[in-house]
Amino acid sequence: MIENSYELYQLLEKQDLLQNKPPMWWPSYGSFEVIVGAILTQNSQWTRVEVSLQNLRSDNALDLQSLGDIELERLQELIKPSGLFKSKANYLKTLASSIVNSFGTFEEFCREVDREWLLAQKGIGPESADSILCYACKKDFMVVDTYTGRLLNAFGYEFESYTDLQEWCSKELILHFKKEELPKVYALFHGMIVEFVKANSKGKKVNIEVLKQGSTI
DNA sequence: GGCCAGGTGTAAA
DNA sequence: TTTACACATGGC
Repeated sequence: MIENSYELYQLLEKQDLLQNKPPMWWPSYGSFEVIVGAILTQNSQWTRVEVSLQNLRSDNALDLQSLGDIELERLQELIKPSGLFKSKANYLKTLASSIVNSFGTFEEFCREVDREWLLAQKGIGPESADSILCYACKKDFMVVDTYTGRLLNAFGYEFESYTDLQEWCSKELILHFKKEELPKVYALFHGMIVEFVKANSKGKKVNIEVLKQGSTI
């Protein structure tokens, strides 16, 4: 059906899935807000995250320094709309302080941080780490998620782990794009996958008929 | 009313 | 080292 991730990328491109989205799909690409969004969106809907982000913005708490200094109870209140708010408040506050302590500024964080450092932080697993590296730091890390797994399941693929799925997604793209193009390519690829699955699913079942029609096979 | 959402940490088996 | 469960709000 599809042989590799490059084919999938090309099929998705034809669907024009990102027409009304921000340039790199994730809102506020390249900013500190992406880090906050990456935590808040865990097992939660993005529409709910937007409410929390707006609350934080109204309270002038949506920046590295403020988030490190904010009172925990107030932070919990502000992010309540996204659910799991007690855990996420802890994660966010601790993470903000750690970034200040280890890197000083968000800009320095983006230059110096690596995946291992992120994974060592509470509340950051592989997907959040890659989201931050990809969409906040603009680095060449491919983000995969449950949507990605579901889409490929619909094509008959099964993956053992996050890492396996991620490798399948990035492997072929590396061969077709220049190194300096990859941050953008990964960012758009993940975004297109999410938007496609959202638009073509009933429950957990993904309908890939539209993509098959676009295929030359 | 039950299932699901742009996951992760922790504690049993 | 796997598996099961908690976290929690709100949309559909």
